[in-house]
Amino acid sequence: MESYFSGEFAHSLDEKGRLAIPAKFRGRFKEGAVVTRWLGECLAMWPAPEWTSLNEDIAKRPRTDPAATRFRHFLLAGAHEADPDGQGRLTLPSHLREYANLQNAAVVIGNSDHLEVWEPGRWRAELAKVQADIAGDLKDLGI
Amino acid sequence: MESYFSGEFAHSLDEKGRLAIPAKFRGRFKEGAVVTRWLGECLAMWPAPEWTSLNEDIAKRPRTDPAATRFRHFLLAGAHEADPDGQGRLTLPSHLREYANLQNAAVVIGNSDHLEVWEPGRWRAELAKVQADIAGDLKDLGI
DNA sequence: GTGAATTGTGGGGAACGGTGGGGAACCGTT
DNA sequence: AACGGTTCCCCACCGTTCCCCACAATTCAC
Repeated sequence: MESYFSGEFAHSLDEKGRLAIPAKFRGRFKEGAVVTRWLGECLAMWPAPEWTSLNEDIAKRPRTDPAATRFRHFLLAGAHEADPDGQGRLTLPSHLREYANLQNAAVVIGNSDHLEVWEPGRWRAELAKVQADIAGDLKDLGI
Repeated sequence: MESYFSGEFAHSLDEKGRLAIPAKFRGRFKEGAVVTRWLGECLAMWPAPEWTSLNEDIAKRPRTDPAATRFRHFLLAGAHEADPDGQGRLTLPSHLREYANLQNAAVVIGNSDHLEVWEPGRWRAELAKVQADIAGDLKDLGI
């Protein structure tokens, strides 16, 4: 099994709001999946254990720390925890579908430790933006 | 059972002022729930035991400590303790409904150790504000 | 090239959760 | 003591969600 996520997968959202996890990654979501809002108006999806460790740092912060509050309102309040069904699908709640502007189709991409779910149009726009900057970025990254 | 609260739930307030606790969290309010004012003109809700421990810290402060006095006036004076009914609902007193501007609908969100209750319009506004700052926050938090 | 297994998609039925409402009990007032 | 109002508790309905089964298309193996 792979230790990181990569690749791009075009999936449909059926009328019940269900999204299929790419088959090659299903084994890593056996213990549950957590979907939430993410930067760029897309959704991010972690295997449950990794989501938990991501949260431990935040839970230690004071209740009223403004930055931690924003984090909790954006990520924690958006978080939806679910076990995939027998077909490796999970239902996206309506507030997340609205945030990411998802209708009937979605693009699932692998991004190191998590998957991202994009509305196809936004994904194309993101790719175009990235393409414009990539040459300079790679240089900065030393690649 | 989960050890922290997360997620977003759209619920209605009926004409009797009753609010349903999300089903997956009801087990944690068996011993009672405490609702009170909270930052951002929303309401916060703790399981009774955790509310008690929260108060013990404050009780240690000098009676005349100005910050502690403000805390007591804001949180303690607003606090309403109640047991959920058989359907997992509790009645919000009118002074809290007015503070949070709640009419017929509410958004309940999980925020680590407590739930928050928002008027839907205010919640959307809060989310929009948060979204503007979240990229910088995540960078600062090292995520 | 052919067959078998896997993957993506759709749909049906049952269980659960959210909501509304009715009735009994409790309170204060008359 | 009787009355009115409020609160609390329980029952019932309905919509949604979850879970399972089935089909179709693609991929993989032989």
